[in-house]
Amino acid sequence: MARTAGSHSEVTGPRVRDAALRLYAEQGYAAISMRQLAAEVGVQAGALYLYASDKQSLLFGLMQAHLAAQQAAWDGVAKPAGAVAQLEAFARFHIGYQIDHALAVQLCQLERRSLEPDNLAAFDALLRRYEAELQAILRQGHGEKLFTFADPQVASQALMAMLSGVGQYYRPDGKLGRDRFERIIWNMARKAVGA
Amino acid sequence: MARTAGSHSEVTGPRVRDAALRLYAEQGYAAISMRQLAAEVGVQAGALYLYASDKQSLLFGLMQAHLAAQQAAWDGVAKPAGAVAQLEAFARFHIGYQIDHALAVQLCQLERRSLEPDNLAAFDALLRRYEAELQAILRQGHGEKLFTFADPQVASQALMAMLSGVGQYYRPDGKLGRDRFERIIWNMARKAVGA
DNA sequence: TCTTGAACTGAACGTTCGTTCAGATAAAAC
DNA sequence: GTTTTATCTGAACGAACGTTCAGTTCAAGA
Repeated sequence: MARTAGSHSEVTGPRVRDAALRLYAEQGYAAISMRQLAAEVGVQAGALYLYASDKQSLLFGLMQAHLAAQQAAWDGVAKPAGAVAQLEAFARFHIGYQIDHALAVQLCQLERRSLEPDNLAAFDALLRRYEAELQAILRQGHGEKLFTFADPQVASQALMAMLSGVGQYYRPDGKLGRDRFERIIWNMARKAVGA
Repeated sequence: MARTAGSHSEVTGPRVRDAALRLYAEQGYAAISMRQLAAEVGVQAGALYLYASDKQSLLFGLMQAHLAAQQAAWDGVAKPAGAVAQLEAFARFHIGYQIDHALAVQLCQLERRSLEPDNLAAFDALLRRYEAELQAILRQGHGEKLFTFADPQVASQALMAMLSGVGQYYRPDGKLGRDRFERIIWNMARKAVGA
């Protein structure tokens, strides 16, 4: 038999991407076969090729879409005046985004090495652009003597590591509410750079 | 032909582990086949089974050995008096260890999900024990009002994320010397917890 | 010099991999 | 009611997978 009643491309396509995001993030791109992915969607392996030209482009599509969406979301945030306020805006945005898109974040953190050269270059370009947002804020505040760190480059990377790690341990059902958690992390970030 | 002149188990064994550490860390456990690993060592795939019972135990051996060695190294560090001094000792030790064992660190960060259930439980037990060292220092300092964070658990995880990220961007050949780099990160960590 | 045994090869085992495609099916169009 | 077409099946392709093992080689002990 073929084509179950009510099945459509508009339904199956997102289901393929959702399942791929979850399985790749949780078990790893190389560890998940096209047949496993198809079974998760409830379809045969061959049907996946109606929605992706091959396995690699399925991965790259997910990773690129996440970084692009994150960048667009940040672009849409109103930027306050002053480096400290901008840092707070970025930190709170970033923390929230890591929590709300934990699977995609994990995918991008763990599967960078699974990208083929051309895709890796495109991915890194997006990543550098986003990280440059934090760097610019830190450099501005550093120039205005609002921050106390010695090296903006290192400070930016260290701060990004702290802010990006939240998705690995924050649990929405934990004792800490989301606002309170966000505030705690932001306070640590603020103090780390001497603001 | 078989057994090249001068070849020995004592030489090949470490070479297998070294190659596995590098390939698994750089390209991923699931992405590296036993034949690729064997080729890197300069041996046929079957010979690997003289040094590991199977692929999974080769991975687990590397990850467990790293965490055990890290714990042993920390246990060997003289502990100064006072929570702040202890935090500095831990931070400096941890930063240095991440830099000196960047490949093994990366392996443990990226391949946790590749461990089978029993191995994962053993790995997590070692990891929790090590992370408890930082937590204990933070809790002590928190009790003595030496630190200013609100939640020791969150502070510990956020700090660990910052300290563990260094191996991903620190380059020994960069403009920053190692001591200077270590000091910059330690200063950020210190200020982050309000010490 | 001969024997022994550790170290390794090379081929094979059954399974699974990513990918392709002719054919089947059901919803949509007429 | 018939035709069309998007959607999916099921089988197949060659290649690669982890693992095993009988046989080959060479250093060391007798």
